[in-house]
Amino acid sequence: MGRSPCCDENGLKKGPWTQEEDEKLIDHIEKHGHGSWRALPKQAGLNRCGKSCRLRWTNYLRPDIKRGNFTEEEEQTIINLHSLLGNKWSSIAGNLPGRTDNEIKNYWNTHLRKKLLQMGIDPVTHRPRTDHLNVLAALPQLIAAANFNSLMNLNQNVQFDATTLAKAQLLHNMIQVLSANNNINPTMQTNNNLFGQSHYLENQNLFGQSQNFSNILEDNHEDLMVKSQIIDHPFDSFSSPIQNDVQHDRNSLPLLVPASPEESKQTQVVIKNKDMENYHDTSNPSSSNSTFTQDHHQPWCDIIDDEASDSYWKDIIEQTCSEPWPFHE
DNA sequence: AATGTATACAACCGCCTGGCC
DNA sequence: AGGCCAGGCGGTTGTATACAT
Repeated sequence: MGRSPCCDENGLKKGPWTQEEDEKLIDHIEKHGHGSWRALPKQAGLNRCGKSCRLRWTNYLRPDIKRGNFTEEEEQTIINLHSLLGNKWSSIAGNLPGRTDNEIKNYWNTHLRKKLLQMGIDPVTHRPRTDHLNVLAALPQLIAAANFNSLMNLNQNVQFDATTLAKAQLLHNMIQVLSANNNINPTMQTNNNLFGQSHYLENQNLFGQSQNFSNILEDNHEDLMVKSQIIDHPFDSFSSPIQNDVQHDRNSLPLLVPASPEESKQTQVVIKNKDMENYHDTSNPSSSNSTFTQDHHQPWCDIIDDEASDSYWKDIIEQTCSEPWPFHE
């Protein structure tokens, strides 16, 4: 169709808004509503295009906009939803009242993306980064980030040391990378599809908080239907959602969660989402509309101790395992 | 103190979609 | 059916500020 840009008229102001312009825009919208955005600038006495006015209003001036730093809970929500939806900023914003898609997008690009990279997690796939050097090099930053996070964390629900979590996450990542490289882990193959990312869906939390995102998604997305029976139990942070349809063979990655049966509550998630179709691994027919279950959790620290023959790895593992584990009582 | 560089985020650009005629 | 328009969306850019040298 070839429509022309709305802002190509000569003489219209661009760039940062002045306080006077803001006041004019707010005053006009409070009195008359925005009506037609194209007609608004003239009516409000603004030398701007309608689109610029709309963006200024929706991203900055709207009275219900929440200003200030993102909370850790908001961060976690963004990370979880991004793992499910990708760069669907408006959909993500729909789950964060008072936050705009633009703000979330900026925050992702400037903060969260780097945070994930530092932790050895690919911010696009939300899987561990696949080059070993990066994973190993991430250790100092990872621990530093975790310590920082510990300092910043005011959430009283956090029951254990964030450094321990960071170490556990790193080790988990490394093992996954090794397993993937050996190309003998069916779980990793499955992880290439949507559901490999949905470990966030089931309480995946980099910072040790728990959250049921299935409910959020179900409640807030018209195009997203997530039926979940997830029972909220904290610190399933490292569990993979795709474990139990696949026999737990010795090459699959054990779970970083408690082994006690009473804590291993069945999880069943059915996802049908047009946004998610992009994530489906077309080579996997089951991924287009899938049900997966989880009812088996196994602490992997013990198993690793038996299987790690290399002394270097054993040292790391032993050091990590000597720390209190993030297993709640 | 001056300059260079990195970071954060507001704002813009261009494309897409859906509604209306 | 096709053109036009308004609004939405995601990617990118521009600019102010912070920090390093």
